[in-house]
Amino acid sequence: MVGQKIQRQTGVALWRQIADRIRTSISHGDFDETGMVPPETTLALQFGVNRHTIRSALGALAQEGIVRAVQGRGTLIERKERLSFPISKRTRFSQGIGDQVRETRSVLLASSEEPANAELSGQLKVDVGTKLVRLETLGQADHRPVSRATSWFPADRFGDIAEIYRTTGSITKAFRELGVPDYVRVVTEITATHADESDLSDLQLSPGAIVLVAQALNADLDDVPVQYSISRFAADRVRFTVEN
Amino acid sequence: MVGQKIQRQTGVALWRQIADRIRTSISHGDFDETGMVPPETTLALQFGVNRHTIRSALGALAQEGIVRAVQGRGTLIERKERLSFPISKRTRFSQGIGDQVRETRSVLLASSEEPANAELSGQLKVDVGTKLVRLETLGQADHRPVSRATSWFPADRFGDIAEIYRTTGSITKAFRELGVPDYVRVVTEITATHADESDLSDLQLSPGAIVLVAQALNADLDDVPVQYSISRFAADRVRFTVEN
DNA sequence: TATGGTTGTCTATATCAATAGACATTTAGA
DNA sequence: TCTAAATGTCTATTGATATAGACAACCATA
Repeated sequence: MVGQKIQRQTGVALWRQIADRIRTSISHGDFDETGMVPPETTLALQFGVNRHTIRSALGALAQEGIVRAVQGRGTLIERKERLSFPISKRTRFSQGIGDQVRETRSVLLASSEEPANAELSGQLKVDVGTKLVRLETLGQADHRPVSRATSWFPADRFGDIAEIYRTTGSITKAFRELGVPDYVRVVTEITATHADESDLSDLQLSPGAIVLVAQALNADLDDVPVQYSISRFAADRVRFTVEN
Repeated sequence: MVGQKIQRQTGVALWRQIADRIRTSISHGDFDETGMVPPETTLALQFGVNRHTIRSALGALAQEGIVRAVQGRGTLIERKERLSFPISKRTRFSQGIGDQVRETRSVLLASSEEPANAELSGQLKVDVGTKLVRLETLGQADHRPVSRATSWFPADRFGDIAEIYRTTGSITKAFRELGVPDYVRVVTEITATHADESDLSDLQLSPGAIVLVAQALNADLDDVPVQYSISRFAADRVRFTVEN
């Protein structure tokens, strides 16, 4: 936490920069010994800002449920979480983080049919206009939203995937029922951007937050593409891990 | 670009959010037909803000050299770039993006010796206090900074790596001279955060920008760790690609 | 129970961010 | 050469951001 100064006149308010930094420190375990954030006056000195600015930052973190201020005692850390999300040939949502949380869940938000546009046809190796099934899903870990994904599947093979997914909550199981016993991750593209409006509501993020965006292509064991998906993760809740 | 609304009272100024969005649209090729950004009045209408706010956003992008406003004509797009950065067993800076740009270069910013702390000793599998060489490097593509990395190497094997790297500009060549003919990427951890002060200067970023952070461990062919590094990439200039 | 350390609240002031409107300047094209 | 469309510049006003200082309320503990 020490060493990095904060930026003024950047379009990003000081209290937000400081809130982000403290959140990172918490998830990094910097305050584990005491279980609480340093006093406001100390933080104000460290960051070189007024105590009121620190209070704005801590207020935002309290709003997120990460800290809780107790008058006379200090500001207690309520929650610190950053899930490690492995990316490999066998990347699946639940398996990867299963040992890090008590319960993982996947929820179907919406589904529809639509024709493949240029990008989707290129990814899934189908003709432009081919019917695709689109699923909007939400990944949860211990009842907290972690990822929000849009997936496309060729409709000829997976026309019923929405219904099966709705009942099982698992892409893997849905694939199995539809004649795909196993599948592998072909490629994952990772970028980062600021959270948009739907990120804020779906992932319960605070405005200005960062999302990691993963575009992934899955194929069956014959190397035929079966799923193309764009997933958005709360950057302060997950880290991607690539093992070779 | 359509559809996503911007957020008010978030600690992130509207002009900055809009600048980020326009930058993304540009790198996505949304305005390739005209080669210029839509008129300020149009953008103001689309984003639902005052024209002056749009001007602040475009001013920031002009400062970055991404657009150039010409009175009477419009705002021209000067530059759009987003490199694809593959992550695999054989991840190297220059090879991966070599076919996307004319010239890649790696520059040594600083080097020092320091003892291993708890984290470094765990990663490199050496005792706490073991002497390490630390390199601060800057990766460039076509003379534009792309990544900024801090790397640690065990000093007993790689005590002279700074000098060799300074002359060759290549970690791979430095390893080879020091008796490591080949090395592989063991694991990469990817997170995202806001740019800090040194990111701004080293990567020539505008304040509030997002950086992708990759923590990587390389090992020699005997699986002995040889390099641990933390690299920071301008999120709007690169995307990571994981191929399985 | 007295004290030091902590969070909570209040007032005041200066600067940044955003809106609103008007008008000048430049360019391209009819 | 006139006109429409675009950027450039200016003034004025409002709300958010940040600083400064003072004091109240609360907690743990000596």
